[in-house]
Amino acid sequence: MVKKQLIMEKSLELFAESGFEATSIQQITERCGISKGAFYLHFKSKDELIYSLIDKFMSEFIADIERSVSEDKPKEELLYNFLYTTFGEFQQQANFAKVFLKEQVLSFNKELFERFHMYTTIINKIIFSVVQRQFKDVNLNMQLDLLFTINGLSKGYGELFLIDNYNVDLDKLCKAIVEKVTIIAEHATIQFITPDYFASTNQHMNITKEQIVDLMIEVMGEVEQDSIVHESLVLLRNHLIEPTLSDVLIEGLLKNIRSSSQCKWIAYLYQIQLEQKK
Amino acid sequence: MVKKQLIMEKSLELFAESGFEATSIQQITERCGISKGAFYLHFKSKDELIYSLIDKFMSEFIADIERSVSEDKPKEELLYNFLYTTFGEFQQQANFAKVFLKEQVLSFNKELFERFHMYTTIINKIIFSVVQRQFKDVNLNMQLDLLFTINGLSKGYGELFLIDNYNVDLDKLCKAIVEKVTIIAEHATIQFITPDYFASTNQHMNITKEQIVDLMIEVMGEVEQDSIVHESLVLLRNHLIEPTLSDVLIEGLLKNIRSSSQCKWIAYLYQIQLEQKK
DNA sequence: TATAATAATGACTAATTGGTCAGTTGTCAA
DNA sequence: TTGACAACTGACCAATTAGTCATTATTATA
Repeated sequence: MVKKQLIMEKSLELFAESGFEATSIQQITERCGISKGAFYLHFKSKDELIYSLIDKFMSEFIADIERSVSEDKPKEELLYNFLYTTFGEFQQQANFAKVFLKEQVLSFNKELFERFHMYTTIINKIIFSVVQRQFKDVNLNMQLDLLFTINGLSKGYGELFLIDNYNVDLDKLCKAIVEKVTIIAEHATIQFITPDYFASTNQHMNITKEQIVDLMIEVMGEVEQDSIVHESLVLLRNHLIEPTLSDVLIEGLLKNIRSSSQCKWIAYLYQIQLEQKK
Repeated sequence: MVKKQLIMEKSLELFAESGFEATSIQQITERCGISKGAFYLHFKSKDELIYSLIDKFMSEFIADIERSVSEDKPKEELLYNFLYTTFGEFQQQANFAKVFLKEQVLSFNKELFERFHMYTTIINKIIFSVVQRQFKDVNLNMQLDLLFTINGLSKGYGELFLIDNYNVDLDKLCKAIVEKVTIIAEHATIQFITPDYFASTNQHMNITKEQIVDLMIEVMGEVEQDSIVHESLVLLRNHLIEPTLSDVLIEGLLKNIRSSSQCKWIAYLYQIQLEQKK
């Protein structure tokens, strides 16, 4: 399994240097010092490699920021914590950050696009929960504007990290952004974003039950037999084909599989599917 | 010449759909209903096509925003004008905007990257001149932070334009951003950006005199003989090989060639070259 | 040491790429 | 009608791509 790690590391380097599409499997195997065949022992395709990379890094990243803004943290430090963790990760995983930034803006591969969409949706939800707690006196629509403001400022200042060797004082950067957001929360009056925006972002997911079942069967082959994750997948699959279980049971099963990074994606699609059914 | 137009339009469509690298010349010629050979009558290579597209759209775009924030405009409307023109163009040239956003973030092709770098530098200079005029009481370092704030908010809210069919009230959007920037200009105290950042952004240009001369000779072949642009190019080229003219004369000649969209890029490189010499 | 199982190889395929160029077509003026 | 010139064509080329698979090397077990 150590070779799989090697492939992921080296390919990430190459993707950061020249982009995903422009990097060939030849190049990856050469840099790893392995043969082409060995690559396909670990990944079914080039696409699967990038999905693995994204899932691995993003689920770690999300776990980190979730921890940094958890319920027990002081309310007035939430935004600072979020930013500090985000930029810290950004700095540490510079290669992944580059790939993410590049491919995320507009990913033309549909599956890739939807994966990115999921992760940004999750992150947006986290930011919004931060806003709701730290700026709870602000009204809903302005909270949505704060979400956009935070996203925007992060992107604007985030560019500094793309300059090699430019040393950023993380603490000061985060304080500068927190100050700006706080000032806007206190003084701004024009609310631009309305909740229907969020309704519109989730609509362009059009995935069939069959596609999800296929995905589940695929992952079931990779997951340890008789584990909680595996059994949960079986039950969820059966429920999708022939609904038998109550909402609360499904909720628990989804929590079960979300503990595996390979399944986060499935859990997300599954939930959307259920919501559409209603 | 009408066929060249056709190629540029259709290829832009395709680039917006699938990205520059993923679009083949086959696809372009098919959509245009022309042969492969015909393509190469108008463009020396695939790269030259994208350079043309970028130069065409960006020089028009920059001319537009320069007009919208010119000296004669009321100081308190400058930022609004800039945003309104920017987003308006964004909406109108949705295809180009998509390509620009996608390729701009991190362009792995060196020449492409430097071209984008030039245009974003020019735009940053325009934004900064807006800030200096509209927020002239703010101190220099905070003005730099305002530049980052404007860029960030534009990026954050700009995402709304990437959702198809999402109708944006341009006027309200611009007012919402102007209000936020104004509030920050009045209340913010933490200054993060320092002028040395801008010094560092211009350093990673490493272009030789010979490369610039080659570029100039190339463009001289495409430009009308005996025109002001052509003669200016000749004089500038001679000066680069064997300096004879005074700074002020060079300044004027550069202004001459900047009137041609094909030469903006050359003028930019030329100026950097001269600055490095000193 | 012999056997079975697993890991790894790299020549191979079929498809696609950007780019070329000998040849065809269309359009003028003479 | 002729001939000159430009516009245009598409078969062709060498290089590269993702992915396959018969073969070989390595390791573990008996």
